[in-house]
Amino acid sequence: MDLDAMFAAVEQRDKVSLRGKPVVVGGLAGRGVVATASYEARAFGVHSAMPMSQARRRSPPGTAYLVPRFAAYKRTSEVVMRLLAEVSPLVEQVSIDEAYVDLAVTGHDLSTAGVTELALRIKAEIAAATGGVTGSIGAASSKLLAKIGSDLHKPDGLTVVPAGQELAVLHPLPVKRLGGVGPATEQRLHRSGVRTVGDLARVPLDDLVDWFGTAHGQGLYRLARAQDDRPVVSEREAKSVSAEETFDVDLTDPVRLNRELDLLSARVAGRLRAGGVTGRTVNIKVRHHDFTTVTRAVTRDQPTDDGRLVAQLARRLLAEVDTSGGIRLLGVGVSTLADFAQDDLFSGSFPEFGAAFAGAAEPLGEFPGAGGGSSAEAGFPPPAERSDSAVVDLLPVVAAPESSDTSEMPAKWPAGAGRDEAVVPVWRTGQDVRHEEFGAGWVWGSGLGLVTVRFEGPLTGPGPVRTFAVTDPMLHPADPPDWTTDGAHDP
DNA sequence: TCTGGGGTCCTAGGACCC
DNA sequence: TCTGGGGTCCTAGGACCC
Repeated sequence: MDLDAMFAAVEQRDKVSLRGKPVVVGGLAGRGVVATASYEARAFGVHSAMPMSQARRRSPPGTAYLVPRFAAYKRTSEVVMRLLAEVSPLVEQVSIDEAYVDLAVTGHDLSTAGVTELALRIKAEIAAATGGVTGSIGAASSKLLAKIGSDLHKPDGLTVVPAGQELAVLHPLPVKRLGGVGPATEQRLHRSGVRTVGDLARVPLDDLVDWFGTAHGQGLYRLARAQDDRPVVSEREAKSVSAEETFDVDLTDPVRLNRELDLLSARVAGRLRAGGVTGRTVNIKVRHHDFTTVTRAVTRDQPTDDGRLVAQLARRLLAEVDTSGGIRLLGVGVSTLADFAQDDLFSGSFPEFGAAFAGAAEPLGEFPGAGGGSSAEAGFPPPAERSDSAVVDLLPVVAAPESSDTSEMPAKWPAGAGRDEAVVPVWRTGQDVRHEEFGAGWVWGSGLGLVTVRFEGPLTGPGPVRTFAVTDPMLHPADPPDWTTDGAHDP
């Protein structure tokens, strides 16, 4: 089941004056693209993924250009998915507007006539329940044919492929109707004179594997023969979480880029926590002015959902990329997800730190702007009076208090005198640190475990760390430093 | 002002391990 | 012509989907 031009259909449902008119939903800013065009707009050649500027040139006067209202689409989607769930316990939602329904696990009459009757009933129920948003249905013996069937008579279509008729339906179609055949595959096939699925079915397996590699080659070989036993799977766990943004104008200012990274990191971390997952790999994506795109990744030993740590790693990754020519898109992602939210492993006894982190390794990287911190106050300045822009830069958004990061940063004390940084163990993330000898400092790494602290003044040399007070002024703005930890730590 | 945003899967090469 | 054969993990890039 696939809802027809869903975003546009919901808009037309909700606003009577849009009915019968071309409606284009998508990004309206300079670099926006079309998400969905109503069928009236499609008549003018407007389609999904087209640059909005081009859509505007093609569309007639009176066309409505709308920004997506995802909440409304989600509500409509939920109504439809609930209907489908009544048809079968096995429903695979592919996207907000599309789902596979496994009828084989139900008691429904699976004859062609029975399935046709059922599908017509479902279509009527969808239209009634959504206030006129229609869905197209394909019914067949496999996902491949069901999907193709749902496309065949859009909009408001129904295609039932009787058992045994699969190849008859499939072979006349152009190859790009097969799922997994995009522009690149289509071009390569055309180069060898393969235009229809029937043509494809005559290509030897060896050739397909040569052209497309093992997985894709074998996949095409099977699909061309309607061999598809992919099961309908109801719940799939996410493998990654990411956020990205295309800027209206290319960005070059490193401070601005870092700030965007922080915001994206916070967004991703928030969604990790909302989903109850943590991840070990932080990815960034950088699209240059010329649309070339690079990615960089680091994988840590311990998973995190702490936006500040994600941001810190993302900043380090970005520092490896030449951004001087202008950046049009920045993205941050977290992958290698662990489905358990790892909690405060270190809330036990402090001396464990000594054993766990005794070995020295690489220090934390620099980040631009960290050197600017200066507060002449000797005491522990109330957060409201703090004006350390470097810290604000790094931590623009407060990560959730239930941070579950257990960063395994190396314990490292500066070897020589005169440095103002130390990597120290703390129990809880926080932004302010006070050392009884060295005075106030700032945590500018983040995460539980070991963080980097930049002190107001130079440290006098290696020595035992005895007392740290760590507080999080963003969480408890009015509180004084509220807890202390004692422990010998002498890396 | 040509090319969004959120994902999945695959490949290839290198490091590393036994 | 000194240097095998598995396997896993990681990174980077690309194709594809909605």
